[in-house]
Amino acid sequence: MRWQDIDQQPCSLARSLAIIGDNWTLLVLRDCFLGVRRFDDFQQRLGVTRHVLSDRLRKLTDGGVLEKVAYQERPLRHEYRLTTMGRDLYPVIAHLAQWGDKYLADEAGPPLVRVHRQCGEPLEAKLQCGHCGENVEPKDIRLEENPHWAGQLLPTKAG
Amino acid sequence: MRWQDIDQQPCSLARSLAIIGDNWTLLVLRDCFLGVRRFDDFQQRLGVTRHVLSDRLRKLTDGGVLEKVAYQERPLRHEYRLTTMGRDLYPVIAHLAQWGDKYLADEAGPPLVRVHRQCGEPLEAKLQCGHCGENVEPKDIRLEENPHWAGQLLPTKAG
DNA sequence: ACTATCAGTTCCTAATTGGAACTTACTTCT
DNA sequence: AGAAGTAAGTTCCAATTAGGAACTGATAGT
Repeated sequence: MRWQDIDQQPCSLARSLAIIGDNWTLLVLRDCFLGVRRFDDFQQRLGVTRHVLSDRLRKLTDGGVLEKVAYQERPLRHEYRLTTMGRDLYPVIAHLAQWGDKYLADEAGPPLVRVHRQCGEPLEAKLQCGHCGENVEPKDIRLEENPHWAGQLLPTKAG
Repeated sequence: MRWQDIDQQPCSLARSLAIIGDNWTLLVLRDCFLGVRRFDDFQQRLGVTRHVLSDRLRKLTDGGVLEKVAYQERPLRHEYRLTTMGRDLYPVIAHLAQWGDKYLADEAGPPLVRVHRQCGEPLEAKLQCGHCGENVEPKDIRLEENPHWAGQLLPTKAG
């Protein structure tokens, strides 16, 4: 199977990755959350080649994560802004960054600290169940298959 | 800059993506959380070519996300298991899957429902501040730069 | 007229991927 | 004993993608 066809699977994770799972794309989104909006700014900060950046921005725009907004006429220039759909990816970015802070930082410590404005403390991101409010770990989750794809998604014990 | 060099940046997100940001790698981890452990099972479920799978499993193992455990001798066979470091990626997977459920599902609805055992309700993942317990959105976060990399990480207003 | 800005596109070479077959070390079936 | 099966890779080749640098086009500033 080719990587470009993974969006044809029913799995929501596979479909998400079809939009944001390419090399460089999550780094583009990191910069979006830092306020970067323009092509050349992304290019200089990331060091990615211009045609790869062009391709990734197009995929993000087509996927609904970013929108292209004109910021001037004559000459016409566009910038890229996060949509609501894009801003909803913040928990993914926050947890990935926190994971890197925990396991991959060097002696100087994490390069950025995310301070929660409301309480003034460094964000300690937790996965919380919106229904009962408890923190959630992998073992706390039981998977239920949508009958529409019964038996096609979960591994069998046999392998 | 080449993709293989992004782990040399101080950014924790870049370093995380150096381990898990490759195409296919997050789908390998999805299957790990579903209980898949063996090479051929990953290969059949993902449809990825065997040498790409081999490369990704090696990167995950070298990165400390998975560990190779012998499950039989004669002939010697190994399986891949999540480490504690790997299980700590669960919030990333859960939020990505939920995002796909919300924006990318088709008429039949999300293919899998993650039920929180403790409360019996479908997990509604939230990003929570571990300090004050409030839900967190992008606008609630203020970034503080580690002085060691002062001025090198955040974009300037000038561009 | 000359230079700069910005958002790309084009060109070429080098690296990576997709697909299929092959390898190694056993075990089980006939 | 010989043939087929299992598991975890490795090897080979053609096709796609990425990296690097230069180029384009519309316009503004000097």
